[in-house]
Amino acid sequence: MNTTSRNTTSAHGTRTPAVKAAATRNRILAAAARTLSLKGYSATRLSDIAERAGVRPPAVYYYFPSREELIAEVMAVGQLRLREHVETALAALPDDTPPMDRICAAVEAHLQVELHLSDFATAVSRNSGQLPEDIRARLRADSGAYFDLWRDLLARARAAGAIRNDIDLRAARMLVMGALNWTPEWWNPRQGSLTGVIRTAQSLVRHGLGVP
Amino acid sequence: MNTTSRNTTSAHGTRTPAVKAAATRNRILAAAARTLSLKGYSATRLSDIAERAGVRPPAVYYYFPSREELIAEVMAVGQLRLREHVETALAALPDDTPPMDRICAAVEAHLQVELHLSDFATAVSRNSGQLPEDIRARLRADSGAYFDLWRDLLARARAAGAIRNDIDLRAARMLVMGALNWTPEWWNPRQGSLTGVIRTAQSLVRHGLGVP
DNA sequence: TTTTGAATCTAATCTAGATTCATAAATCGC
DNA sequence: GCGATTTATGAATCTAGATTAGATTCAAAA
Repeated sequence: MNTTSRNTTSAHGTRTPAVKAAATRNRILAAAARTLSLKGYSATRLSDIAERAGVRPPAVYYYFPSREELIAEVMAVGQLRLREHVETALAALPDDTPPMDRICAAVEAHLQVELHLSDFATAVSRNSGQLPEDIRARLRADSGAYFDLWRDLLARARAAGAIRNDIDLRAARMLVMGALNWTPEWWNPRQGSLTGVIRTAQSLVRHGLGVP
Repeated sequence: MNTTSRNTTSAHGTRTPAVKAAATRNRILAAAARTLSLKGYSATRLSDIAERAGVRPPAVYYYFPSREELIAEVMAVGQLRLREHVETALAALPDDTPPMDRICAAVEAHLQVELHLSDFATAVSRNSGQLPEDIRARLRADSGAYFDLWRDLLARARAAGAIRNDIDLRAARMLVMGALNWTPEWWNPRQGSLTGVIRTAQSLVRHGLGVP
């Protein structure tokens, strides 16, 4: 359940260094995120995760009830981070920002988390289609919220007359998210800068959806 | 190796109906393609495939040396069909078709195979990122050819001045292919027609890349 | 010092699936 | 119809990996 609560304080309220020890849990979680983002769900062994975290496989069970649970948590964190990062970026914009600019800001934020900031987010977009129904169901609420965010972004733009009429909003939204979600499959910092990709993506979306 | 060659001819060159029997092989292959396209690599059990093909798991081994080999063949077929379908569509266009129209034709053809015509193609785009390095290596030649096709399409359009200068060709190509490849994750015949998706995708690409 | 509980390990267990194999059923050439 | 060959099966076997059990380390508290 709660991410960081073992006995953080003794009976008298003095701090117990057990706080520090729980860093291991985070190492394991991060190792899982990275492994998932690199190898994908099917190829991710518990032993790979353990090794990357510098620990033996059974130690994982001290912190997580099962491999499945661990992976589910990675996904939940990733989905949340992605949404929060994009929401934060949008919230930082002036109130009178034109709707199409807001969309472009979301494109940028999405690509930044995905490609640069968070293995968790990458793990989500690379694996969400491969997860057992079980885990997928638990993600549904969170991923739904993210979809809603984009739906809203497009709906406002359309309402403001900033999106052409030949564009079907649902299809457009999914096509754009597809383009973004696919990036981890091909993008590599060594060939082409992140900002280059972001610029092209923004231009593609702006002109692809917008009125001439 | 060769897809359909058991004893198709007897010693004297007379046709042996064993040809017909090898339909089982195709059923198994098709069952594998469909299962892969629906459940993804990690969740695809040999027993699922066998069941869908109406056969017991060991029977698969009569036609394929291993599960891995079977899956590799599905992928190879899928990659090939995808490319051939798109190539055929392009070849059918008049020689003087403007480059951007050619790109739109490719978009349409790609989506048609992917979403409507072939489980094999769907299997490829849904799973290519999850495959063991082993199989992936064998696909490389074929998928490379498909990428080349698109690279060429975009290069010609740029040469003809039909693509804006702020567009990075490699990034654009991958973003577009991402949008297309992601469609099997969300598209469903029951919500929205295929032609609707195709139209939106074409418009997105045409205006997204093209000069105003 | 002794005690305790958290954190981790090694070694063993358990299980889902893939694969093998010896044989049954179907089919074929005659 | 009848052996030979092709096709498919049920009943093992084998193995990778997840999971459990129990022992061990170690830091801090008593």
